[in-house]
Amino acid sequence: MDHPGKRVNQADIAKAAGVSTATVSRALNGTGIVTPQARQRINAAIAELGYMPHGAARALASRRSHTVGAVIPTLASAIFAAGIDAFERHLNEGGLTLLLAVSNYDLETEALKVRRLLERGVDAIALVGDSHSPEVHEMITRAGVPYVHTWAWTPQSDHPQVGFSNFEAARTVAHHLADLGHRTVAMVAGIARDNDRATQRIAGTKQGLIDKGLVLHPDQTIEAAYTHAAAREALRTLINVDHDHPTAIICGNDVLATGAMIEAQAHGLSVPDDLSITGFDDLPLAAHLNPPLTTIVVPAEAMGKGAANALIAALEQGQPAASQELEARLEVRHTTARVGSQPL
Amino acid sequence: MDHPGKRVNQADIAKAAGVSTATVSRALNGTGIVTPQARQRINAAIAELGYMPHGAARALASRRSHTVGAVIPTLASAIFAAGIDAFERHLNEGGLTLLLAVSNYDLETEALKVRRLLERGVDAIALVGDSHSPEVHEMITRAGVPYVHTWAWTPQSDHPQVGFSNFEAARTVAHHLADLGHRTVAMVAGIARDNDRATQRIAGTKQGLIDKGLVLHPDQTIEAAYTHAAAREALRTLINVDHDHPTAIICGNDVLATGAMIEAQAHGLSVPDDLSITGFDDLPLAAHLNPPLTTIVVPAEAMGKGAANALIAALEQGQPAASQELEARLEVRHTTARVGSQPL
DNA sequence: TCTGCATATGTAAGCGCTTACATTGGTTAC
DNA sequence: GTAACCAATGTAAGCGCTTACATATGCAGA
Repeated sequence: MDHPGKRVNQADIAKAAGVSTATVSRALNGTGIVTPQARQRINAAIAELGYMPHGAARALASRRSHTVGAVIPTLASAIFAAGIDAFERHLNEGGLTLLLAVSNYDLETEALKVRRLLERGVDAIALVGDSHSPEVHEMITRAGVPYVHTWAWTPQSDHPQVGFSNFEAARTVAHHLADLGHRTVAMVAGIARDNDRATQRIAGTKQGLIDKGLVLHPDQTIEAAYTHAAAREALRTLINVDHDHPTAIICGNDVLATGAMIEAQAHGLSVPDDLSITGFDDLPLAAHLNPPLTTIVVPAEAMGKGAANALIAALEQGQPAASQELEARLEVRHTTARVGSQPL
Repeated sequence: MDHPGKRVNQADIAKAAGVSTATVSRALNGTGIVTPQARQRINAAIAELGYMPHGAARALASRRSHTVGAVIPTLASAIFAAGIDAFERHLNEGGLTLLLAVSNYDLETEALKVRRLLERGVDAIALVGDSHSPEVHEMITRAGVPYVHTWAWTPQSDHPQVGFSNFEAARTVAHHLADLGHRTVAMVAGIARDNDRATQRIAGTKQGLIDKGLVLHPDQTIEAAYTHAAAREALRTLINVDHDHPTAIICGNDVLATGAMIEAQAHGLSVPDDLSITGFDDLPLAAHLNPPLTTIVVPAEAMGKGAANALIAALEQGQPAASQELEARLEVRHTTARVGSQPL
């Protein structure tokens, strides 16, 4: 069992079990028929010798690596992490292993990562968002692997997608605030550059306000990095202007909303009496903030699961992945209220 | 460029460039000498035909997959995510791709994931913590790949490790509280089963109190799942007892500490005047809580980087990974104070 | 008894690379 | 002019599997 030299391979098992490698392969893969006796001797040999199939050889011979790649902007976001967590779990159920790459919100890096994943031989690929370097789809197409976009739903997109409409969700938030009587609404958005989700959330907010006869002023729209500190600074900027104070702040995500709340409270502003604040994502903490945060509940789990299943099905049927639209819904908690009597 | 049939391979490039596949291989890998002219024709052919090396074939022939596996308990923890993020980044600098697997804090699942990673042919493996199924090291040893333990530092361990001592860090916290005059200290710990980090944090807390002539009562030690809700419930239990109220709560991580703070404040308890609370991890939010959380700053980034570099070096030198002890330090902020006059 | 077919297994040709070894041609040293 | 050598490249043998195809065996039907 501990013969130093070379690793044990299928041929060793075949010899030990008194069969050919073809039979071992068939027993291992459940392809073709193998008698119980042979199967049993093979399993015994495997256990005895501690055999472990060689994935690369298997991939080379079968043109299937049983590996799926995903490129996400960052792992530092709990919400992407949750989606990937679910994705990995469901991939596993289909016997697939996750190859993970991070793009840092950079499209060129993303393209590079996609290339690497493809070179590693992934059978399928999941991407975040709808906008990518043209090179990306070129490579994916050439490799002929199924893929899917997640975290976005673009009606006119001609790519397979499993996600929700950031635009519509943001629009819902704007409607909610307008319906509460807010007339001056500001936004602390995520960085929009190279990020269609952030972009869509801004666009949706704008449209939602327009729907109600309101407008999002450019100088009341601040893009902030994904940190509490950046959000706090943004809020400071917003309330330090000495005219036309917003009575509500729409934040591009929950981290920004949390930062905004902290800063507001540090300024003695009461949320929601003096200022309504909304988030986007529904992080675990959101419901526990004081007061609990009104936010968009994003189907991270469902997206991970949906993307995994779409890819698995695509692989089995040899077709492109099927699209699936998921719902993001507004969860009204207590950081939003009817516009108060006392202005800022 | 778009001939439908088969994918383009090295032979196609060789033919197009008028050289042999050996030369193409050498040009691609920088092994052996190739004239600039040949190299140039090869690159042209690659661009022209859109050639992409076949990772599995490369791995099979060279016995190197340029892939590294990591098994972590969960992705739902921002702190693991941060560590993995850094790990992936540094792996990339060494030309390696991350294969990620999640164990859900279950040692059997972990062993299964390790097996899969090994079958996929990873060149090295990173594990979280010091306690694993015996099968794990057996498989890793048989496969002959370097590995490293992270997130822990066990002096007597005979495994390569890149991490910090959870025991000592927790002990520091206990000392801090004892030095502030606290005499009854409770703990809201993480689930200790199959989790040596949580276990060590409990043990370290106990020892730290003993050092100061104090004791952590079993019925004042509650293990809670990694959620705000569980922490809140634990705190409720702790303060609903009607004798011997703790004046300080040591939490096993920042999520638990955040939950405890929220619950304490919901009960009208002032932190830190009525109750001191400490965390562990230093999540991004910790410094922004109100009041800012006293916690242990964990070297997540450094661990990711250290583990990646240890593995890369091990691979280059054909030796086991080198161990590296990192520092976790106590960051005293404002949730801890000298024990107040007014008891609970 | 012989044919035909289903079942179980073996044979061997790749899959697309890397790399030890062989080969070629051009220098350099004598 | 020839030997010795170095640089650049080619040849071909695998790497450990999968799988099309060939083969062998057993049994039902004629």
